[in-house]
Amino acid sequence: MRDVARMAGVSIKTVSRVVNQQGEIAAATRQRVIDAINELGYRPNRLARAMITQRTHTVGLVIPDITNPFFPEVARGVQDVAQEHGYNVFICNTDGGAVATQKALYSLADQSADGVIVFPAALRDETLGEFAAAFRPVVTINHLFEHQNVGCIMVEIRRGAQMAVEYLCQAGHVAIGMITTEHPPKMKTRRVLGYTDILQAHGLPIRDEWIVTGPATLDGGYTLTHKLLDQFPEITAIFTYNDLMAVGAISACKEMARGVPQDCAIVGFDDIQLSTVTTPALTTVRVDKYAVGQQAMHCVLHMLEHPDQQFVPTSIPMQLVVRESA
Amino acid sequence: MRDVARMAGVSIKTVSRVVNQQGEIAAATRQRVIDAINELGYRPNRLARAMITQRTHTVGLVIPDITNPFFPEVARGVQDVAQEHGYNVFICNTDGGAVATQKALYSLADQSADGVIVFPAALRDETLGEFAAAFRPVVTINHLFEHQNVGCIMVEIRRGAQMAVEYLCQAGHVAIGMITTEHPPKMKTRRVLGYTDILQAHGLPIRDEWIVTGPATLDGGYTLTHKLLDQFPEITAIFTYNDLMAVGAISACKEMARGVPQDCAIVGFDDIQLSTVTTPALTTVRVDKYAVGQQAMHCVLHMLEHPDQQFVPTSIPMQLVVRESA
DNA sequence: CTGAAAGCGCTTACAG
DNA sequence: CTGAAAGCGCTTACAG
Repeated sequence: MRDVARMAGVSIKTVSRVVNQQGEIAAATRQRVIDAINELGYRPNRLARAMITQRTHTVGLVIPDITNPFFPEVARGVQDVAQEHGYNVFICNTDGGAVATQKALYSLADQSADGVIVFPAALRDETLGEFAAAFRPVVTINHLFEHQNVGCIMVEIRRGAQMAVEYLCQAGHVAIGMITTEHPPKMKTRRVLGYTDILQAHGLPIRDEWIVTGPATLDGGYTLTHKLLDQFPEITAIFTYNDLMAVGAISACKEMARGVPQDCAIVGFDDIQLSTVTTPALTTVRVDKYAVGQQAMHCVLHMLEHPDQQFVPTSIPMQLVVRESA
Repeated sequence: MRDVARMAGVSIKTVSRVVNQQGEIAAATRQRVIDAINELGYRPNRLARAMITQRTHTVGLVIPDITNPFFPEVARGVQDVAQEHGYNVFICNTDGGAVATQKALYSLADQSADGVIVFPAALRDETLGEFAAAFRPVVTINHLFEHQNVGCIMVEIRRGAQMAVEYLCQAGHVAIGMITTEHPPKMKTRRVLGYTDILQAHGLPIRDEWIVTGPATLDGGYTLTHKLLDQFPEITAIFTYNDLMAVGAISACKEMARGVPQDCAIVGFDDIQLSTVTTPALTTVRVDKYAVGQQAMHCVLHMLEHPDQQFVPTSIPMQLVVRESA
């Protein structure tokens, strides 16, 4: 910058002014500066600028695992709107661990990220609150958290689960099992809530033994389906936590010579690409993952512009996608 | 930091020394400083530090599309080793465009990233060279580029293609088609080279009409397979550019009532998760994507530590995974 | 329309 | 073992 100023025969301040396009500048002066900039290949140092403006044009995205097909799409959503606004985005994987999440959050704050988007997963509310007290904005996805410094993007999970199970009921199923992830004892997740909502609405009994839990993976779905159907062969339909588990369930059914959907209907959750290529193709509840990412980034931007304003939680609607497995 | 110094009754310099664990410090003094740090919740500002040390502990990863199942795994590879070494990583999507790639590169340099990992895709060598002249280190994946400032991680694509086609030949196929992406006329990609290598080795004719090109997607594979088999029904095996295309090819064959693998064998490339859940499951060439990412990040780290050293290209070996489609 | 000075929050020689 | 000064590359009031 000094070199540019010298070459153009002006002060550093003037260079700064043309770079930032602020204030009035004599056309001739500006041209001289621009020429010097081009000749020297000068590019402003964003770090130095950031130190003054307190804006790094950087946001962090904290997710369990980019390798899980759910997350790349939301990542793309945030990246696309970030890029539109001149932001770069850090991505951190936590594998769902509470301490890894916490570390990632503070590491992002140390890097002076302007904002942070996080799937809080196992993170305790207390920890999240501590962080939010020192950092703003943070936006959580799928986790309601009331705080001046946090915005929330909510996927209507309970509604989605209701749609899935309702569809199964409409098709005449009365013995519907559920395969889901482990969760704290006694706590019902939104998916389980949606499931019981509908059973109740139809006057169907809720049998806790029909709800089995394990890792939300292909293998998890496979193993749990075996377990569930071995024990309760009367079950004719299964609603799963996500598509990965649903695809595992399809494999298990094939192996057990249970036709899908005739002998056992299966409905997944998320609508990832995988679900279109299985045989039968998966009936599932679509989450607009890309929109989730976009909204989250918009939320960050909004909170950055309005430091004093409370952000009202945004809801992302769900949609049932009927294919072949149910 | 000033507050910490004041509270501990020492100079700023002393605080800096305990934070960076450098130099000898009286135990009592150190303790006082540490207490002050904890009490105040002081965290060093990495930006300010970066401005001096010229190290942001930040790297950029420039890929076509995080939504393509190939890339999350390599991203995870670089992120994991990055994190181990205290680095955060920016991810930029380019959709394979040359100008988007160039923009991403310079944006990363503007952010003062310490290094950059890039799939150069459509980027012209000249552009890459210009960038590398002003920035170091850059490491390219799958693109050999001789330059003091660039390291290369090479996947043995030609070798992988040879393995795939050799397997098909061994199985007795003599009419083997190929579905691949568009590429500059007259230029043979490494996959096509591997394909022709083996045909030649077996004394089989090379028929350019049997090599069809289009987008490397599910749909692309589907459409091209229709086209290829409609025109040349004598073809009994197809080697595809990637697994996405291979899965599309399977769909097309099903629709055309061609049994896979009996009537038409199919071999893919990459070994993404998708390929395990199709019916039939895909035979493919495995690329260790995670290792690619790890190596790339190691390369960055190495080049950062040895500014004067030329990095020798690293090769990632391939492996044929035989499942059901061939 | 343009310039000189102070300062963002640190680290790096250099003294003592 | 510890301190005072300069400076990383910019921007922000404040003058003129």
